[in-house]
Amino acid sequence: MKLELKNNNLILTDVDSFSLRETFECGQAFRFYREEDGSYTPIHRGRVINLKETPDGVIVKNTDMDEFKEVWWDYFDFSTDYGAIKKHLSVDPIMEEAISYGEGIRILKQDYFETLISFIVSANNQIPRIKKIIEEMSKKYGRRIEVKEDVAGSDRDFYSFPNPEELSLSTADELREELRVGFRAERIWEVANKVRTGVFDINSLAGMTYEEGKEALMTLNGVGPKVANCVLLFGYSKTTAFPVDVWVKRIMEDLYFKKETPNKIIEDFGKEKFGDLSGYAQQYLFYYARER
DNA sequence: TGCCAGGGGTTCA
DNA sequence: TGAACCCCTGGC
Repeated sequence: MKLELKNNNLILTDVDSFSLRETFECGQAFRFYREEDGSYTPIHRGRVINLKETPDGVIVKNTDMDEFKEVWWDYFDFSTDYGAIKKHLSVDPIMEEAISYGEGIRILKQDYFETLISFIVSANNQIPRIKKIIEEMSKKYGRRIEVKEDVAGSDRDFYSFPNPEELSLSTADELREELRVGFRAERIWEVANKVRTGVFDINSLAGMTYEEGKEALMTLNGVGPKVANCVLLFGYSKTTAFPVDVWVKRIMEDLYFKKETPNKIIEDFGKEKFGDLSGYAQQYLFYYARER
């Protein structure tokens, strides 16, 4: 993976294991738009860029070399060798097949607080509605982001995801009535305020082991095993996490267990089998389950 | 048009 | 272990 400036365009070349579609559509992120020209527009840490795949590489708009290196390089996990990970996981023939469907998946490193709230919203919910709620939440409580460069001809406004202070200005009633989050309203408000006041130290999880982090997260109302695993994987890059959602459950039962199996058994089996690469394996399986 | 199931789970009994 | 949960969408 190389970053170059060509004809006044920022462009990623020697692209290795990176597909925009596979990376954004594998269920880990909610804050992106797929544009009509096939390009993608993610929002992260109060910034917006647009990425478009071309035969010459991936063209990146609305950023510069410094910002890309500082903010986006890490977000896309470009320092990790996915070729080695895929090779390792492919000793399992089932995984080899799953990986062939999503060779270009990368696990994003997203903001802790945003990831936490987003996956609380995701509980017993569907992706289009989750995306809509997160977008409305950002619009109402976040800040508007100035876009310098034309982003794929789009004229929409962009908003940063609210920080704990901003989201704490809400009330549970407001979240329920205006954002239509239903029974998740109290959970969201409560967690936002626990983070704001420091009752829950969200940064400290980065220095914890996977097990410690999971235990800490699950003390929060609205965070069960699935949500905790997602937050640890997509926020804190704890790749021993193996989130079991309905899709992973389905495909694991189909391919490995050959019968109905409790989520806990599936999660333990995945962690045992894939070890430090569990999170990657889970993403390949999730994408495979939805695409096959 | 109207009813019903089900959805990237979690909680409470 | 099992039902309820806000709300929305798609299928009949």
